[in-house]
Amino acid sequence: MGRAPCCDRTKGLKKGPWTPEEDKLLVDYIQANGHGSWRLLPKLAGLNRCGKSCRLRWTNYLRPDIKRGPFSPEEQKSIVQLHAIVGNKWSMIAAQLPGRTDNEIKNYWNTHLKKQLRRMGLAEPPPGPAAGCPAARHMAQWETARLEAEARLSLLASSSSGATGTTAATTTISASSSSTFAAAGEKAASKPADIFLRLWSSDIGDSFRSKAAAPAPVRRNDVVIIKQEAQALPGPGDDSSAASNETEALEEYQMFLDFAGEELGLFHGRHGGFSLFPPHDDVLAEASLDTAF
DNA sequence: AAGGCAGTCAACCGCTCGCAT
DNA sequence: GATGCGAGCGGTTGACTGCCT
Repeated sequence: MGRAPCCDRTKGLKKGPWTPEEDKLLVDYIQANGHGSWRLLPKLAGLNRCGKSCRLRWTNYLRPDIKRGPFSPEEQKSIVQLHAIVGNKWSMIAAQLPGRTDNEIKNYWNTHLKKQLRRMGLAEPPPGPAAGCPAARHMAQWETARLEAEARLSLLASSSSGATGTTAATTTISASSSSTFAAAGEKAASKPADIFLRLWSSDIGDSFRSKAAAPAPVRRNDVVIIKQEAQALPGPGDDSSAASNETEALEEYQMFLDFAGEELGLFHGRHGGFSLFPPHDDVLAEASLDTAF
């Protein structure tokens, strides 16, 4: 569908950094009248900016409830966990972190957390030789590693709620010990509040793990597009069995996502409004991110 | 002191979604 | 169903800053 640009560039609207005077105009207007229509706001507030720019400035910087300063270990952990579940849905993640904006979280992820995960060996591996469908396979491995890491963090939190010594718990879990981990998951699954362990220890999670070696889809917003794109990916020799495996993996992956959405109550509404964390969230906070990183 | 470089983050751009007509 | 519009989202850019040589 065709769409006119939101800002009429012929009017010479100002771009670039905001001045304190502009900030004041915007804050004063919104505090007095609310933002109403962002398109009309600049004119009403006496600003030579486009509405989009005003909205961004307000939501990312001027809003009174914005929390400034460095991310706490709890916030870092929440971001990592949420990202493992929803991917680059920054607004969804931001909704779970009061006072933080999607832009801030996105920047923080790209500049800090990505590096930390890379150091942990959980970053997306570099593109390998063109054997099979490397992109999809790497993504599958990456997803598996991520899910395991997230579930491990949850296990850590669970064990810390029953006993102290969280760092010891971390070090006793082998990074590659899926069976040990699965067993621990089963045990912890009796605590329905732990979403990651429930996911991991479910039939769907088990099935997903078993498919990890097979190609998996690239995570995107639209499932239909995922399937179409992945099926169009050239496999090794592009034979029909490879295509069949891909389709199967796609369906498996979709089941996993559906399970998260339907059975565990995630992804409600357009951008969430879900809560990943149980009431004993303070327990999670005790498990410093440093123990995992 | 000055230039190069990398890291950080505010802001912009282009796209999609949801709703109204 | 097609179209238009406003709002919001995620990716990217570019200015700024600090460190290093």
